[in-house]
Amino acid sequence: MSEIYNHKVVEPKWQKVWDDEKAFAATDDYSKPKFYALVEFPYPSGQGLHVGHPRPYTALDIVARKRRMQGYNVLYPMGWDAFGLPTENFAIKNKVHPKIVTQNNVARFKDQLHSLGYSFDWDREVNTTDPNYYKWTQWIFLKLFKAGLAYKKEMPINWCTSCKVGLANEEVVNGCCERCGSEVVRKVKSEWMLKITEYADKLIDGLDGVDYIERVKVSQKNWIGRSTGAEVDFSIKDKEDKLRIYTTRCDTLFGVTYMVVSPEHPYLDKYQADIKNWDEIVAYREAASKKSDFERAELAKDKTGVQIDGLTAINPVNGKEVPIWVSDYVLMSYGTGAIMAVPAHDERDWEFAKKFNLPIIQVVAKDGEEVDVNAAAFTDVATGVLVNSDFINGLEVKDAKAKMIEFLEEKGIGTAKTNYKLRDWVFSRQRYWGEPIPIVECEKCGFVPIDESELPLLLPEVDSYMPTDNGESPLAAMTDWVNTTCPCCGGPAKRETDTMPQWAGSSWYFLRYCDPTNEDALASKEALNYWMPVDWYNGGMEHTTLHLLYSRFWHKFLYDQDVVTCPEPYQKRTSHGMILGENGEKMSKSRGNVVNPDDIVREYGADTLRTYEMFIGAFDLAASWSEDGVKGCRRFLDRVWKLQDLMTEEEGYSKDLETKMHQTIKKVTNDFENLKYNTAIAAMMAILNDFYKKNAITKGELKTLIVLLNPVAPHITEEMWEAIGESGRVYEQTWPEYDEAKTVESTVEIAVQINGKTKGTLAIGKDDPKDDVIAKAKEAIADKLTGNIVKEIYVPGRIVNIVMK
RNA sequence: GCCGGCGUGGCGGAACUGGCAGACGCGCAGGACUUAAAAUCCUGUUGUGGAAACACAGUACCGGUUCGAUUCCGGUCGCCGGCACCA
Repeated sequence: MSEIYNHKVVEPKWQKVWDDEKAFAATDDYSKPKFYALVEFPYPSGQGLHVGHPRPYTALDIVARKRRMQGYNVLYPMGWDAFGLPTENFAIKNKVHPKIVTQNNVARFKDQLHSLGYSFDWDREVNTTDPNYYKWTQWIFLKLFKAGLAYKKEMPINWCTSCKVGLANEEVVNGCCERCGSEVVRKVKSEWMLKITEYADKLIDGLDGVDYIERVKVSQKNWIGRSTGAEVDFSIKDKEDKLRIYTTRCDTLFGVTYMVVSPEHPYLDKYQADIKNWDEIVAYREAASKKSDFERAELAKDKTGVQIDGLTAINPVNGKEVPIWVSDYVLMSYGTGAIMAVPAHDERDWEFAKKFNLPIIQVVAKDGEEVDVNAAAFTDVATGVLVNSDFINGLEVKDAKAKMIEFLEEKGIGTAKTNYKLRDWVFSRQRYWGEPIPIVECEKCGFVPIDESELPLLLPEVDSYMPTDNGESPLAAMTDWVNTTCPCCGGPAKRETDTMPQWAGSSWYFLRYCDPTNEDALASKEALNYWMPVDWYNGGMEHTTLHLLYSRFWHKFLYDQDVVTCPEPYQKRTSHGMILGENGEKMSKSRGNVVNPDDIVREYGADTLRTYEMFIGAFDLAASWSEDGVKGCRRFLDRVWKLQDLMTEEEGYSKDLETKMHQTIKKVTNDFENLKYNTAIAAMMAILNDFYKKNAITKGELKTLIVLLNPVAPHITEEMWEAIGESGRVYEQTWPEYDEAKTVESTVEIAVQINGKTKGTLAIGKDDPKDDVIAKAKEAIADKLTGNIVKEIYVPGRIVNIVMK
């Protein structure tokens, strides 16, 4: 009899063996087929690992381990995304340097990950706060700067009142700071910006060539928000200037009944003298400026606005005079900050027109028949046909747009134009714990990049890294560091004191793993050429519009700079669901439903935790934790362990289970590649039950089962391999092959139905001819064949259906 | 409002390309072992009726296509996630 399985001894034993044998190191043998599996590297927070972390890590660990056994040179690395606010805040509160806090947190995370038996190649560990790493983050920034993609701009930013830091639009959620939940206000500051908008088209079009789950592609496209339309110039009565607007519906130009400009539109100030109700305009503008973007959106239902008394626009297609209004439903930050309003065919314009009693003119009819545009705006493009529109009458919307653009361009009053919702990336943070921006400002030369030879530009040691109330970075107080000389003219200059956002270091880390110690480049061309792109990248949905978009942008830029050799960084992207508490709610301290993975490892073992996290449910959906479920997985592993006692010395598969063995190998092999870990494990549980029913398992069967289960439960399977007297390690074995022909039973039991309802079953040979099968089927249910047979259907190996009247 | 995703036993969840709905696990019930409990093992477990064979109903709801629908189509309701005046 085998001993009871003791994970407390077995798991550390094998973890040490794997370390000593460098079992999972990727080799630099570039002749082998490669497989690069990547999980998002964690932010090493003070709380330590959460049970949510092991879900994606285990999933790709399974794939990585399996691919190694299939002969691939596998790169499965891990590192630390360690710059960031929580560490800095903790450091301030506890008066410890963030560097020390980071070291401690990383050590804890690493221990925890180690205890879970992941096959990470620890020789390639990276840390974004390591100067040898951020040297290259800074280097990429210099490249961006030199390419004109980094620029400084005075702009209203999202300012978190608690973190005292500027945030990118992507980091503001419902008007609050994504991280701390405090109120976000607008504040004008001079900030470094990255021109991600220049890559908007490439970022959309690149999605066609990669294998991302659909919802990721859709979110990225929505976030970039490409829309095609036209810019049209409206004359202003008695003025030289034209009022330029952006529209996606230039086909409706004949339906314009008024114009709207944003409260921030420059023409307001410019034509102050002509505006008779200036006081009213000023009052409206002030009220609008007090609203945050969030409030503007919240108040969307109730439109407000003021007509400009003194300025009138002229519709360029029919010469009609139309009034101009000011309203905050038009945003200065999109398009031209001015619109033409067609209330008959736009819901927002319609609401506004209703509120202020403005005329509504129908120019598009449903399939040519007029609809009541006084009751609701008609916006359906698919069925719309133009009316009341002169030379485009009778055309479908699509054709009318084309013809109108042609007309506008010919007359020089408008052009086709594409717009994006995507804004440039606010890259400055007024914080200490981030990469210094390697730029100096010289009074004579302006912004000057420091020389590459001076990288890394080290973060200076400071006594106080408290955020300042005036919005300046803590580095600004370090005059020794700030005052420097201009690399260009040698005159006095000041260093940039803002640091980079946390997204910087994570925008290229997958490149560094390819060649993590290279001192001359972020990674060698050969290494990048071999390993990139990442074959499979898994991460959270919450990173779809932030990290994923930013890193694709950097990668595309590096591709254009000839640093990397593939246009997209990730060939395949999948996403895991969240692990919820037992009560089905998100795990949080305040809800008291947090599960600590250390406790599970201690009580049930790492293999149990790994198995449970994979068995818990469909990988991409949220799942609730269940301690009983954990116990069930431990029970399964205990039963696997005790198979040793049923083992015979026979090397092959037993006759009666041969088909099932081949089916199981096939299912597990395919399911591991298709995110269906739960059903792969279920298949192994099922065949385990068969061995118990027989009370026997051949050595050949047990060896196959051990190898199949190894990626999920690596420790117990290594121990069993040794216990049954096999030499070598499981991780060195070849992945089992299945024979397709042997996955099919020679005899099958099929259902016999009458009118689609099952009345009985029938055992047949899989190749039996149709007539025989139907004859047998009729015999089997003879007593129920009481009507006239209309039709007889046989789907080979599946079903017989007798249709009766 | 718009865009995604989802709705199956007491629970987590299976079901290939339209072919025996409920695999696998949990829980529960009964039994074995035990002085007893835990652990372990065995049996049962969608509902209703029946001792059973079996019959009928059943995949959110209504309808359609089909010999046959959890799966495809149209509509309704509900839940989750994202975006939200982007002209």
